[in-house]
Amino acid sequence: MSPGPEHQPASAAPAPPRWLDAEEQKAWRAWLYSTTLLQDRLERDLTHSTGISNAYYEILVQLSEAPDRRMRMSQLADRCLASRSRLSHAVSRLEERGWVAREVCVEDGRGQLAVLTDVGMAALEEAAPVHVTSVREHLFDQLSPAQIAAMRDIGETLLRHLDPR
Amino acid sequence: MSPGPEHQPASAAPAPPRWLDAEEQKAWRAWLYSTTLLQDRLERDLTHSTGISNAYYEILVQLSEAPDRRMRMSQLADRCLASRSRLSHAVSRLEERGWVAREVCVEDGRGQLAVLTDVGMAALEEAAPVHVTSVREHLFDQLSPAQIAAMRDIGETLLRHLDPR
DNA sequence: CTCCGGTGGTTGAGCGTTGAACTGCTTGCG
DNA sequence: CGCAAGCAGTTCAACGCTCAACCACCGGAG
Repeated sequence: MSPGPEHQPASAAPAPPRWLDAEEQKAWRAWLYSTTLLQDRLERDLTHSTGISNAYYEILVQLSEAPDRRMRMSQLADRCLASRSRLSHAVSRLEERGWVAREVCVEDGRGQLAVLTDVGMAALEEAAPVHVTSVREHLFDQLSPAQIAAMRDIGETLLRHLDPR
Repeated sequence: MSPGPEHQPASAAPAPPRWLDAEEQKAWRAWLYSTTLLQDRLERDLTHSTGISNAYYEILVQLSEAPDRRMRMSQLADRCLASRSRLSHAVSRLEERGWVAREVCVEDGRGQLAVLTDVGMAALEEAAPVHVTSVREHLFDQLSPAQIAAMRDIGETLLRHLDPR
């Protein structure tokens, strides 16, 4: 919150924000609408043809890539960009489906491990082609190689700010 | 989410999808994580300091820009990228806060108009600086002019595919 | 005028998320 | 050893979203 080079009136009213100009508005709207519509579309495609939401899918993917197909709850939450509460609920529901199981953690009595079951792995393998097809159709197939490179660059730039690991 | 090569099912399925290669995976992850984190961050910033979610904010903005501060429910839903059901629920809640009112539509007895009240307008005016500051800080201030232009270009390209008006 | 398919909008149930409170375990410090 | 502080994870209540009925009204065909 250090003051900028220009002197602002150090007065009662807070400094007026820098509003978006017309060009910035258009960029902002394009980003907002396109990301929202794309997320919605991917979610719909996957859920309607497999019954697996993107949130569940992400959990299954992370577990499938983990050693022994198991991971600590909080690490799993971090990788899925989910809160602990949210992950705990989601794992409970996946447990009811028989796709994930819980194990107590040996090194730390407080910890729990989420384990991907064989049934869960099978469900993931059924969903994966649907997911990748959808991502290709609605994202990669729409963009030129230069646009894809720019998308990655922008994403990584924003990540350095939002998630400085 | 990231269907890695390790998930390829052994050729039993009809048409094997074109899996993402390593570069595409990175672009995909960067896009997915950055959009998710940015949306979360903007939502948090706005909700925590004003008590208005992005969904509500969007409704208020659209109404404030409409002639006479009123709009048909379905048009409002379209502009907010919301389902009719979702918008109906949201307007009900905004009505309880006294920020929006419903009016019957004269030209079409089936229709309803959502109207932004003075109290709602005041709430919007209080929230707007918070919102724009957050968007600047986490998006525009992080990107170069070239990146902003690319972001807009990508967004508009995707929109032509996802929402061919 | 009446019927009828289509449209605008609402409602209710079920599911998922959020944030805060809570339990149990571990770690460090005297 | 004993205790406080803090971490891992769960639970609860409130809220929001989705999907599928559902009601009311419009507009055209006979």
